[in-house]
Amino acid sequence: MLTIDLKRENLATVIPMVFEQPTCRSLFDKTPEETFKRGQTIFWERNHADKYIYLVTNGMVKLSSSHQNREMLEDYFQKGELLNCPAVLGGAPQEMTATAMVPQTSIKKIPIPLFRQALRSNSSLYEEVMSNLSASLQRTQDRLHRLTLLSAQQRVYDFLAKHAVQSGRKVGFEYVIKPVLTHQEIGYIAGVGRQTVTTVLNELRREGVIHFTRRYLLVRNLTMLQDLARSTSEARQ
DNA sequence: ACATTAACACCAC
DNA sequence: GTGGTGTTAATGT
Repeated sequence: MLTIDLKRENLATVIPMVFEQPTCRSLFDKTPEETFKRGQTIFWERNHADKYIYLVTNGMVKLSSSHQNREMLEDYFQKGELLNCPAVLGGAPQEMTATAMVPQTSIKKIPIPLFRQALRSNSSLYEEVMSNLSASLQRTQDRLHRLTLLSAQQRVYDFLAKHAVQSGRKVGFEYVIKPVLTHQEIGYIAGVGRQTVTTVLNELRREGVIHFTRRYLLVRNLTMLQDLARSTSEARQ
């Protein structure tokens, strides 16, 4: 058993096992899991955003800010991702609300000081934080790219394509996206209206590029989706 | 032209 | 019944 592990793992991952260094998972293992319904508020900034770091253990969470009664989605997090990483590094907190985007969304939280302490003696945890921050930056850059260069329809195509590759389960040549977001949430992410998302999605379904129900979304033809996101509007009849 | 908002019917959980 | 979806008309840029 051990010999198999040694073959598969490189030295850097074996050594921490020997010294029983806590992984990110085990750090959260002892803390209770909290579950939320879609739309439920997980926290708002003035409460405990500056006190805890969160691990998304199921579903999806969005971070949003409010401006003149308008909601702006700042970022979103999926299962396995760390939320509130900037707070660990001492970044100035913003006025934001965390909300469950899909049913059965659950999180675990641990106090920031405790997390900082663990961070000091655990380099793999540090890498975990870095990769989460990097992923967050990538999502934001993708959104900026869409808003700057793409039409409303293309923004939906582009988000779907990137989301399928990033978060979908590949089955043959197709990608299963689960859990499924509401059209409203896709609209917030892609920067388009709710009705636009509905019509674009239905158009794609009619053309057989995707298929979806309220439970899952299937990308049947990723390359077509990527092409649509690139081509200037009229590549179809 | 293109896109969002409003309005309303319909459908699923 | 509520929240989400599908469709069309009005409105804005």
